[in-house]
Amino acid sequence: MGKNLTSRAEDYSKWYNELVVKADLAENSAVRGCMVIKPYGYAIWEKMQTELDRMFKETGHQNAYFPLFVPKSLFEAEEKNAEGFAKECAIVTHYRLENDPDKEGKLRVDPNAKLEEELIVRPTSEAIIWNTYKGWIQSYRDLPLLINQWANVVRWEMRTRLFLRTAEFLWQEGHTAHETRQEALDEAELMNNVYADFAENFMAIPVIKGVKTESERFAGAEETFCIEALMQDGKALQAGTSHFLGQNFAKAFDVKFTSKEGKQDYVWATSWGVSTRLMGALIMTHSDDSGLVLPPNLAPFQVVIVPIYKTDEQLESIRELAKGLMADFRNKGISVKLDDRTTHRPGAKFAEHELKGVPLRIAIGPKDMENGTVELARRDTFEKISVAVEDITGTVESLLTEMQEMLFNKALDFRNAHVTEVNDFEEFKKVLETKTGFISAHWDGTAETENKIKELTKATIRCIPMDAKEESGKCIYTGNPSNKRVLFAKAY
RNA sequence: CGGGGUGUAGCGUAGCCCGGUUAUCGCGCCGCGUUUGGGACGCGGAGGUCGCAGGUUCGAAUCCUGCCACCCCGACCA
Repeated sequence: MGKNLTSRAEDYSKWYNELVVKADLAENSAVRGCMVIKPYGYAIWEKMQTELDRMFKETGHQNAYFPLFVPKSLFEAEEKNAEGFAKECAIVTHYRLENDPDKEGKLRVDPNAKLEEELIVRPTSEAIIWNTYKGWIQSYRDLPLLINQWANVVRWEMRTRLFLRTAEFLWQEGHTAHETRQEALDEAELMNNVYADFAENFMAIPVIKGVKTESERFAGAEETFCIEALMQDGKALQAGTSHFLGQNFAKAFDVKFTSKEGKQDYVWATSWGVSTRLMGALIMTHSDDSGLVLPPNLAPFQVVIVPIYKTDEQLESIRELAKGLMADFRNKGISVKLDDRTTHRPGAKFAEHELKGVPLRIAIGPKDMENGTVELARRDTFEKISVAVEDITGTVESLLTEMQEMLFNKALDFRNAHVTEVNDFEEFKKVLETKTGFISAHWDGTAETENKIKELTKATIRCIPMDAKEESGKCIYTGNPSNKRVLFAKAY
């Protein structure tokens, strides 16, 4: 295990890849830019899915599923969206292989099996979904239509990064249709708030809610809401987006409804998504030199029990005690695992569970059996305490709650300490290089200035915060007037 | 796709410049024994198309050519 993970946090390859592989979360697959999510990593994703799904349903959404393939003619219907994704599409052109007459035992694409129309492997599903919605919506009585899909999508990026930008990734994408502009706008903002709530309260990742500038906006959207998080190396990560699509897709796919007044109008749309990238955010927000640190809400198991013993009899009696404790934990809704492998020594188990980020470890040895205690160790602070057996369930229950909060507060303190207000460009560059993090600065509102700053510093406008206060100032670069600060950062 | 780098056992590596026994070491793996309150130790053992294909040579992990894969930087992006 490599030492000083966080001190090398600026080095993505050595820190992130190593940690992920050793903690058994994921690995690169044989397919270029794709990722194999291993069981322990997938268990974390399942936790996230379960909670998000609950939140979506609480806000009135239903799940559905749409095809992986998008016929090219549908894909190109909404021009801006198509243009935005055109450069990163995987395309199906044939449907059959045949034996290669020139190479024994090899196959080749059957040239006679060319598709009439190419199929795009969805990079996002607006096109195929809106083409379907056309048949579902006739009247205002059919609205709003609030649907979410759990799916994989493919984006053939030139450069990939495990978790953060894989060629194929898992996500959810919500696609909704509404009667009015305002209702759709409200929906887009609502779902961005749901994401922020999820990130902060479930994943313990503090985020800044905002809207994207025009040049950072989703292709085909009129407004993009987003949540932006700050990683330990001082780089920003877009953790989720929610788009107000106006009537662009309704017009492109001719989705009209008859209003109460009997008038025909195009519906108003939103789409919103978060992906397995959130697992990257999780890792890079909380991990330390010993490996992952999982907020209790996300841990596949929150408590691991490690017996320490010399004889088989000792092991057996510890197992008996552990079984009782486990039943108590489960009654309280605490997930627990007994690591009674006889093939590994306790120290090795301690290290392994720290690497995997298990929030709490209970060690039970002969001394404990004598004294009626157990040793309780927490992953975030490494603090160890001796707890009486009869108190352990209550102690664990309150510690899990406390750790969830502490992890969030620690990340929040770090984030807040890395938001810097800057008023001149020299200082802007200096803060970017030395202190890193978000920079709150005035901007004249033009794409030209935004691009120029990006060219000069590699920093982009991450968002215009929702809570940005009115304040007259001068653009950091041009000196032109500005009425609010925006957030700049170098980003993943 | 441009620039740079790396490919040797499951993982990490030495050897390559300067060609020459049976390809080095550590971790991991298997067996036996002793161990077990922070990553155990001893002894024994298994595991290799040296990325792939050509070439030079008596002889290639090592030299040459081509290709492939991966990593980093850039453009692109959730």
